[in-house]
Amino acid sequence: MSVMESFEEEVRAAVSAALADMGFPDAEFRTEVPPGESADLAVPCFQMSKAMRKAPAQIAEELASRVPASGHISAVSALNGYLNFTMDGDALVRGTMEDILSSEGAYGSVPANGVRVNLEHTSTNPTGPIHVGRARNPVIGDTLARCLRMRGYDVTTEYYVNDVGKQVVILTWGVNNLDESQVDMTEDRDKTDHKWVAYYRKANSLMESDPEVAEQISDMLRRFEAGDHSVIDTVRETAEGMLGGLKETLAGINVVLDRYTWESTFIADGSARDVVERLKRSKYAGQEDNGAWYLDLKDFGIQGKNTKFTFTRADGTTLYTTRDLAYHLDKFTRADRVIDVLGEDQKLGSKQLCSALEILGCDRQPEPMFYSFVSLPEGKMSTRRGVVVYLDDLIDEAVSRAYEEIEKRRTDLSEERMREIARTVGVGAVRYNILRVQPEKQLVFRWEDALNFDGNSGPFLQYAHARACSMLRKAGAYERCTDPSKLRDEAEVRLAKVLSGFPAVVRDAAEGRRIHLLPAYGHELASAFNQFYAAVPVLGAGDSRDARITLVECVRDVLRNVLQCMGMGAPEEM
RNA sequence: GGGCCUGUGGCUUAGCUAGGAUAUAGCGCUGGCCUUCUAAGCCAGACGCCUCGGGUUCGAAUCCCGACGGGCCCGCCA
Repeated sequence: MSVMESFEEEVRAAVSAALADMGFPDAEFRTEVPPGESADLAVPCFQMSKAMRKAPAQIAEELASRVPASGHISAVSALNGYLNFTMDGDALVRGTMEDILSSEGAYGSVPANGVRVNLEHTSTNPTGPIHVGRARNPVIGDTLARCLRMRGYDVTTEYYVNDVGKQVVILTWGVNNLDESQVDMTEDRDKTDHKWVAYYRKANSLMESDPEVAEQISDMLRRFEAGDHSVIDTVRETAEGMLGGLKETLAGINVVLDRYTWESTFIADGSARDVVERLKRSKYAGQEDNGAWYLDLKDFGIQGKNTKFTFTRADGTTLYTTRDLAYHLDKFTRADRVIDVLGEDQKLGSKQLCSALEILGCDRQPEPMFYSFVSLPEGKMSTRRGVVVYLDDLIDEAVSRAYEEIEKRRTDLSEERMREIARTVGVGAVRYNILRVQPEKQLVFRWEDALNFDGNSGPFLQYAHARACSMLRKAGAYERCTDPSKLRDEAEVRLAKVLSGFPAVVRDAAEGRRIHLLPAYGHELASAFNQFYAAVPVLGAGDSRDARITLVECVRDVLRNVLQCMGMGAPEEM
């Protein structure tokens, strides 16, 4: 348990005892971190006011008089209906530093809990490169996976590949029937996703203008549905080729998934068919005159005309959603908890999926996490229309921007080293920018925001880390020292407090799926460190030298962990 | 038409689940700081009818109702 957590426990115990003393042993209360520097922890006394028939301010006063300052509690006071606790500064500074040092780089992590989590994310259609509109998905998913792992979960990340359906058949037709001279190759990037999207666009437009092409594609689709392996395999190969490009992009932003599951497997192994048979037998099932099957979900909290959830076509073939059901049943055999990171357009579908799972007798539900799409100032992005900013282009732009910055301030580094740092910083800036905003808020993509390297940005955190590393390099020999009497400056105590908050941030980010807490915390830590850096000398500090260097070491460790949680590199110089 | 999400200084944003202490931070703006360890930094300052209107409450950015603006969805598509 961290110092802050044990302090909170101590406060809770003391308040419980005082409440029992006043004759209210069952009174409920919670703790919160008060604003400003007034105190370290507060208990609001408003909720208990009614039951106790006393004014909050009076309750706070009475409690304050009954809670002695002891252990880690150095001061107790009542103010405006709050009971305020101050933690013994020395204990906090020493305890936090010792926690960090003794965990040997794993500060913030907790031991394995044995819970298997399956986290599906990204899962974009393999018909074109990943664009910024959907780039939140891999970044959110990967970051959540990292947080959950720190919290002891056994996480498997998974990409569900759509190798079934019209879009991917159109792509396959294009790649196999058009040659380079026929397509509008605007991309010069040597990656399958960027090359093939030109074929996809051309195939789409030909399908609309040329009836013969439309017929060929329809024919392919029919053969696909009928189980013609020559078609199915070609489509799969095309999707695999496209996916290769997407994987490269993802690896470029430090996202590597553990597993790829192909939609077609649920047709091939008969499990989608199984789902159909089981659903048909449920009391919610019905059949249209033409033979299509559906579930009526009006008893499942689904409103209006969305209660009809169709699970077969008229000809009896399965639909995307049917296969997704088979997929989720499969996931539940492999994991205790299933998390899906989805675009907000999937909200209704996800709800229907949950209802259908319940009908199938599945006692668990996937936990969806939704994000809003990123749009351009001129509107929605579209691969087919070519109105897009590709993630690859954003990354390249960010990396070259970072390179310019390094070139400006460093003359001592090799070309190769500068490129390496630029990569780390550019990618970090992109990830940070996506993470700093709550997923459900809609976002308009603007280059000047995406390439911001100052203030609340990825490079700000990375810079603080590089600065800490640089100081430690120059420090030479020192003895670790956690003696609080050597760290009496306001900036030092403040910095230690911020450090002490990290475990709780990881906990809240992982358990509450509120990963935007990470960038906020990282910024707060980097900022506290920069203030400390400006306020006191470290290397030439005389008596406090060892203690301050040790504090810098702690900051470096925690910054590295925050960055790692967000999937950002921690450069040792920049 | 119905459903879900969202609206906080010029711009971006935290806080909203569990209503309470002077509403968080960044960009931009004004002014200062590189002979202490990386100025991608630090310090100081200006900038807020928390979209609007009602309601609940001792108290509302936060809860409820209703407008209005933005997003998404309502396929036998994926």
